[in-house]
Amino acid sequence: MKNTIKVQRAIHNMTQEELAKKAGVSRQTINTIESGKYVPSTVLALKMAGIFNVKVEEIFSLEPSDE
Amino acid sequence: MKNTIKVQRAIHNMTQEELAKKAGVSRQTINTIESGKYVPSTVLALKMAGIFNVKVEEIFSLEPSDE
DNA sequence: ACAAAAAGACAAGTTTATTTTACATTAAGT
DNA sequence: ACTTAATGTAAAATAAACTTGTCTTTTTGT
Repeated sequence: MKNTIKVQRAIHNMTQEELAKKAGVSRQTINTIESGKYVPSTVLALKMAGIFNVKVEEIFSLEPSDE
Repeated sequence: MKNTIKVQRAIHNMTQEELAKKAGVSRQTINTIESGKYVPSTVLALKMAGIFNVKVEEIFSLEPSDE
């Protein structure tokens, strides 16, 4: 899974910690998701999309290896 | 988390087993997600959205208890 | 260059998602 | 009423998400 969290954070001028607080998770969770180490739950994906005011698809997208 | 999987299946005239096969998971996984027992990963949510040709937000939505 | 803030990384532990197997219930067609 | 397909449910086992804590590295501002 690819993601555009870093870009979205830049657009909204937000640190990992700020995003983590808004999303209700730890900073490390944001960090590891952002670096592609694991895939978030749908709840967290929806929360992030809400925070950035975009659709989930604009943040997360499937890759060939996900199928 | 609420979901509209049952409705989407009805629209596309698809059984849980067919959806499961298309999404690459077990029927029970579809069943338990559909009945709200747990939340799928973002990969699975994106796959379902792709199968039904809608955005993730049209299938899954946050509830007060998710925040 | 220095200090502070932000980000990256890693390990151990807890919680939650997912699979498998198996059985019970419901719905639909004949 | 009978049969079959579809769905609901549940326990046990495994995999993956998430937390907490800590330490290192990079970035940014002065």
